[in-house]
Amino acid sequence: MTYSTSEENYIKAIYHLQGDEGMVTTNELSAELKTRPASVTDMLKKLKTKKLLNYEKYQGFRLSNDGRKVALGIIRRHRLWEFFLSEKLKFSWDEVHEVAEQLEHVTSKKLIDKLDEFLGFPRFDPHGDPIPDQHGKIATHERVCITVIPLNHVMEVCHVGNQTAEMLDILKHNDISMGTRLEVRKKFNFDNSLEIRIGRHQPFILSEAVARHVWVKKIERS
Amino acid sequence: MTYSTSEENYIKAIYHLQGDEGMVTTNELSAELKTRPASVTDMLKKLKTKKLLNYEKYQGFRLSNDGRKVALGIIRRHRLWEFFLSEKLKFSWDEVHEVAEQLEHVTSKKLIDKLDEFLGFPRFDPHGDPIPDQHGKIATHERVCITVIPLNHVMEVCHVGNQTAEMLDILKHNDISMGTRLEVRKKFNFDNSLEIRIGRHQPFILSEAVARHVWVKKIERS
DNA sequence: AATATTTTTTAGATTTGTCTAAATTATTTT
DNA sequence: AAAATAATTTAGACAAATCTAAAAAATATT
Repeated sequence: MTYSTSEENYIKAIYHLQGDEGMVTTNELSAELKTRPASVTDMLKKLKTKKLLNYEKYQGFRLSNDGRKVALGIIRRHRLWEFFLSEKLKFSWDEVHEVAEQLEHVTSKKLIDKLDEFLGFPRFDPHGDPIPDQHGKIATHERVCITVIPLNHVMEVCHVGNQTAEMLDILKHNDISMGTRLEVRKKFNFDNSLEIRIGRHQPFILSEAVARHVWVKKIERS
Repeated sequence: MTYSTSEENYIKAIYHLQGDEGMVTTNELSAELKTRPASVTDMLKKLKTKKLLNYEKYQGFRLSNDGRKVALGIIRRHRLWEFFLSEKLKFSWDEVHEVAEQLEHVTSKKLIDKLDEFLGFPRFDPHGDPIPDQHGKIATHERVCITVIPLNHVMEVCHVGNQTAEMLDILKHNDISMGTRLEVRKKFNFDNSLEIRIGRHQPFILSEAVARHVWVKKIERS
């Protein structure tokens, strides 16, 4: 099965709008996609005949199991490209989305799986959102260790995995505490140490032994 | 100016069919694109109104100056992606074309220029075809030094830049002569030496000092 | 509960890129 | 040079994805 760019955009938008439960409405979707409600209705019929959607006239809709699988595939492509653009091509955080919107529609399973491998199987994109794996599984915990996050993306400290006095001493010395917003500026492969920056302050180095215990999460959009 | 995927495919096909001079015919193009001649005529009219084409009914056609510029942009994208797929994602030589056909239609100048930089401004794609630069300039000589060709692509020796007895001795010892088909299997960054293979023979090492003088060209499609 | 408002759907039109079948122009053969 | 053949174009149709305007259903208001 392969879907048109339009179909994919609808599927993805529905996935994002529907939470864990509850229905999506025609108007919501038309606002999200910047099309007219009538166009949405047309596409809903089409996606329903393809069994990607549970939909009854006037009653709202949600993706079916199959639809959700398709959505996760699209999201996987999108977020892997975002990671690539950010990490390899040095795009800034806010530039990646637009280009990834186009790249995500290139459908070659082999391309995506090889890209995944090339990138080192990242589990989170530059926005901190999880990247589904080949089977559509997504990391459930939002928490990530700072040793694996992409460079130059500010994230928020939410967990410290070692609460000894020695550890807290180092963290205090570097002004790191719960809720601190920091970014990794560089990774030194030699000893796996990291250069960290907090706000506009002077960057400093954290050894791997310390870094392993510092976990962050993405900053919620306000 | 931005063009649809269809328009781009027509422009690219016309570029490839038209040589240095002479006209392209409707049937040729319809065969190339696997569409019906009537569809070609429709598109020719459209491209003519966009001034990308010099075209008179029943008389054949060629790209205009503007059309040629557009074509070079598309070819630049295609060949850079081919290089990326081959060199970074380790696609085999014959797999790259199909995927690049899709990727080439992603239109973001910034993406392509950053990709170019990431790849180290390569001047030839894995098939030995030249990659146009940002300004549409293409390397005119088909000859490339084996120090810069992509890995694992068989090419044909067409020039040796040092004809001293010492040089010829080494080449003879390794069975390299004009017309030999060889591939670079690995590049050692430490001393820039290359591992070379000829046919199914045992691979061997060539120092940079020697490799610098060995030039190859792509193998003409028969 | 009846009316007004909002949401959603239907009906019909439009654009892009394709097609088939028929008409036209060019080329080749006798 | 006329007839036959081949190439090209025109005319009209179709599918996908969108739109506007009007109708139908659901929801909110009095």
